[in-house]
Amino acid sequence: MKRPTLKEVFELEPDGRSLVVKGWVRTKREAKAAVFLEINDGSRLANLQCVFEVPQAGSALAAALAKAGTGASVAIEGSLVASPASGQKVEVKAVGLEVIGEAPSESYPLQKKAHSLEFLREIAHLRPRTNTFGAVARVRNRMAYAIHQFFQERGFQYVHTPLITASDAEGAGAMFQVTTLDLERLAKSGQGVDYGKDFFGKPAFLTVSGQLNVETYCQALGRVYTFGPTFRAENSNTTRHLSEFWMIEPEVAFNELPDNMDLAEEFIKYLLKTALADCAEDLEFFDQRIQKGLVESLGSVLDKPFAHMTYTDAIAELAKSPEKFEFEPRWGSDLQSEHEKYLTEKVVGGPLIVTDYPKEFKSFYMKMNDDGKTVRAMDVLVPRFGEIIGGSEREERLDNLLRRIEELGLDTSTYSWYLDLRRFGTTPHSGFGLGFERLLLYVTGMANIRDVIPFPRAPKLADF
RNA sequence: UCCCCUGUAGCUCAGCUGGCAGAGCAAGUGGCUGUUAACCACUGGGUCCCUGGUUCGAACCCGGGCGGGGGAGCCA
Repeated sequence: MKRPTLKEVFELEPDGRSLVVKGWVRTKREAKAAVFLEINDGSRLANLQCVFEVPQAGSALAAALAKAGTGASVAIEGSLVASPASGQKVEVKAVGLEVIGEAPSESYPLQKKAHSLEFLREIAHLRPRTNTFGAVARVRNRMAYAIHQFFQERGFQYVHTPLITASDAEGAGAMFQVTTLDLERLAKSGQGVDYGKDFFGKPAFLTVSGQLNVETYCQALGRVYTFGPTFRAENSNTTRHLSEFWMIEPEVAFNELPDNMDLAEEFIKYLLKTALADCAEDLEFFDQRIQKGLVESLGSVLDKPFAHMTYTDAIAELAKSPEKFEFEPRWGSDLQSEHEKYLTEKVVGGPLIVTDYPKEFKSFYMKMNDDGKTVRAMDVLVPRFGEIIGGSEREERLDNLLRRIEELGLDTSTYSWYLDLRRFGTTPHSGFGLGFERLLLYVTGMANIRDVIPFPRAPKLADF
């Protein structure tokens, strides 16, 4: 493509070359000697300043400049020169302006001023035009790419697990049902539901995790990962939950829990390092406007190894702390958010991996320890945020897995194919899940998960 | 699902004990200036979320509803 993005323009020599740039007007300032138009095309955070000599009244240029208000899309013709004023290295000495699409100031919702994130959430179709959401989108893109890079560089195969599943017992949480049955007619008829007539011939749902499916490819390809959308119908209304979110789930054959912990640590560090190196401008913006100290906080994670602690030790650590917790830490109760934050922020002052939780509040597929009470689970906790990764070594012994399924009153027949993985050539194997949007919250310092996904879905929220 | 806070101009908010609807920013106009979160002056701009009630009188008090935010649980 001939026309450079603004990001590319900023890297050119200001040698007076002529060019055409296109983008959206962010701000216009009119002075006696010149009119300054700053445009942005989303390729990076910085705006490009285009300087027009004050045109003759009544000229075509004067008319175009009058229409080029905040939000208008424009094409600008001129030459790239070094800027005589401080604030930018280069600028466009503009001679031509075409207003492609106006954005009338009386009706265009975005103004030349700061807007609250709450307000911008209500105009999700326009918010990517702001500095904050542009930066979030660029970081999101870079992290998605980095995830593939990390795994591909290490010999992992990308596996596409299904979004629709006929098993309603994947372990975690409420599911969205998928049906082609006419619900209104069914309701009026007063009849029961005959799932034999439904599309799949039985109840079907949107997946809550690709893990069980990806384990099958793990037991063939060795190192695999998924990266796709996941759905949870939980009625949870917090800054950390979405009904539709993206999840990364690596799974590695022959890996035991310590290998899994190492992989998670290496993964997180790789992503943070990439963000700091390749999204420096955007992260600096977040540091200044969203979360003071962000860049330093992310950088500090790279320096030292993640701390490790068993659940039992974590409880002991909490019990001896002078901190007053709302929920008293007690062996047998799950760690609360306040506990997790205390451990990672106050006790270790950095990322912390807690392992070996009581089986009662972990999934059926996690490997039982010899004590018969705890399982080979791990949660990665980070400062400012809490749990960012949950994973485990899986139970690879058929007898143990069957026993757990029965203990929990689950239906063995539903898991026949999953159990086959233990019947034929079973291996120790481990994996974890990383919520992509949670990673983005951590990396950007944004506070609400609804602001790091383009179109958030949550209870009573499916606009746009 | 539970707890708390909140709904007033385009945006962010103030509005006392119930007594004529306010500010800053944005916008428009003029001025000034190689400006850059530009600056100065003036101007326009309101279903005080909806609904029912109390009252001579409600943005304000009470009931109901709807929306937004934060926290908890659940979890990634």
